[in-house]
Amino acid sequence: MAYNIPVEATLDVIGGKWKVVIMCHLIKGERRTSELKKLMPGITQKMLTQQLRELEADGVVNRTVFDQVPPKVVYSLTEYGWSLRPILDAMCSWGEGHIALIEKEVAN
Amino acid sequence: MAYNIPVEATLDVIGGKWKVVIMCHLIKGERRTSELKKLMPGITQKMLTQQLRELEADGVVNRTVFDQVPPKVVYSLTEYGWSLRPILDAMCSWGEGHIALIEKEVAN
DNA sequence: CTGTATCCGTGAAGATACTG
DNA sequence: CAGTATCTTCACGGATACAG
Repeated sequence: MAYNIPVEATLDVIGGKWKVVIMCHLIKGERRTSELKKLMPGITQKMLTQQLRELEADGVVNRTVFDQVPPKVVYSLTEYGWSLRPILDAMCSWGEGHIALIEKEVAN
Repeated sequence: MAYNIPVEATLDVIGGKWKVVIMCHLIKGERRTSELKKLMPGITQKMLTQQLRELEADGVVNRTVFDQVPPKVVYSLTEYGWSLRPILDAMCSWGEGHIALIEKEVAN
């Protein structure tokens, strides 16, 4: 694939609808599938799995399966995934500021 | 709207399919509609206008109309839009590194 | 040159049920 | 608990034509 501008490559990796949200949660530490679901009430099982698979394929997320019953699967950022941290941090903090701004406007 | 995590607010603003690309181009300076189209061969007139309108509505992009014939419209980042720069810069440079990595893999 | 309006196909994403 | 498999829906986004 030829990109017209490098940033498109970034969007290929974290441009999915839920990918940034998932990554932001994983920054705080590894999470089980069920934990991620609770953290993202809006996502369906299908989408969660799908987005995680794609992140895995791009080498930014790790999937660890514990061979036990009931099953336990844990997701975490790979070392390469950690290189996205500056982006994720920036997006998180900008979002906080933006929300504060919106609520201020609503108050008026 | 209630966000489950602040970063969702950020995605509301720059989560559109072309928004980050547009913003990255505007970082380098104001651009006319036709210039943006050339910079983004894959985008349609409709999508370009739509995404620009939404960015405008969110206060991150400015639209300046010159009253002349033929029409001339110039887009630029607003002051608030500039606050997104850390995110955009990080995404751009990460993309560059990611592309380099991919091409290296292909070479093997 | 810039923008709007319309039509329409595709595919993303939801709901549901089922497996191990 | 975690994941897969269908089926369906609907909105995103493309193509096209037209207007100022």
